Amino acid sequence: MPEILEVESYRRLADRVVGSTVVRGWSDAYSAKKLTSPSAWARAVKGLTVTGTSRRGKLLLLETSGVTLGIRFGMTGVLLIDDEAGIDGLFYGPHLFKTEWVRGGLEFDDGRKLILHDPRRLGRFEIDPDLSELGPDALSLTRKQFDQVLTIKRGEGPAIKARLLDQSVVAGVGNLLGDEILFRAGVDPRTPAGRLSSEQRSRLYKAFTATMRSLGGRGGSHLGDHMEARFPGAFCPMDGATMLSATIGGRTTYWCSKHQY
DNA sequence: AGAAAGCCTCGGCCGC
DNA sequence: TGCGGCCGAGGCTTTC
Repeated sequence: MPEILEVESYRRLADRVVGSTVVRGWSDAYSAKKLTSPSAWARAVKGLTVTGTSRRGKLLLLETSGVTLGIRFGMTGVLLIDDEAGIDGLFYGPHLFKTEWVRGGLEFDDGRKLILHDPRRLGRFEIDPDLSELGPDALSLTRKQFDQVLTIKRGEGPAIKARLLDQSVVAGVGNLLGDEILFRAGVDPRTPAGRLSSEQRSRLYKAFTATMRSLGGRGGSHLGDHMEARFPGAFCPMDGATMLSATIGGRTTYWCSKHQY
């Protein structure tokens, strides 16, 4: 579920533990997969005081008196603090909380608890995550940075949808946001990134920033204009034309046969 | 039964 | 022909 907008809401929630000191941290083997062991997480976090929060794309960062802590949410991860969710409802997977889906967390000296709730186990804890592998953050992407996203070194480049999903090029766009941006821009997701006309590039950048703003305001990546048409045989909510679908960039993609070209 | 909103690895292909 | 980088496919994991 979490794309950049959801992780940003988790970050704001995590602001509540700024100033608190970790008395205990724990993690199961899956959530600690990027570390040497679950106990490495417990050892690393003990005694750290949280000094601030930040985020790069879908990666949440807790700045501390020592190492930087990173949390990834996979597809079904949710951040909870004292049992309060960062965003209302769990829209993908089970819409409920189960104790056995709590994969790890931090307990603080003031009694607060920060928890990773993740049914599908694709979320991860990290220590001093490597930010050099992530592109610029999608929420604050400038036009100049966006033009870099579309710059292809060789050949005509991958499909624009695949390019938008490439976290090393721009960090934060997930499958739903990618489809929404292309839907609003009226661009066929299969178009090679290097083939876009300058007019298409402008439309894409406008749609990119507008999508971030409006879906952020609505409350999540799953509230896009095209969402109601994300199923086989659907019709475009804008013009009534047939929606098409295919796997692009490894993800199921839906687009309008008429206004996206 | 199959697909799912993320990420990682592997192998093939392309261009130099 | 050889090499490295790029890109797509598939796996992970569990759930509905």
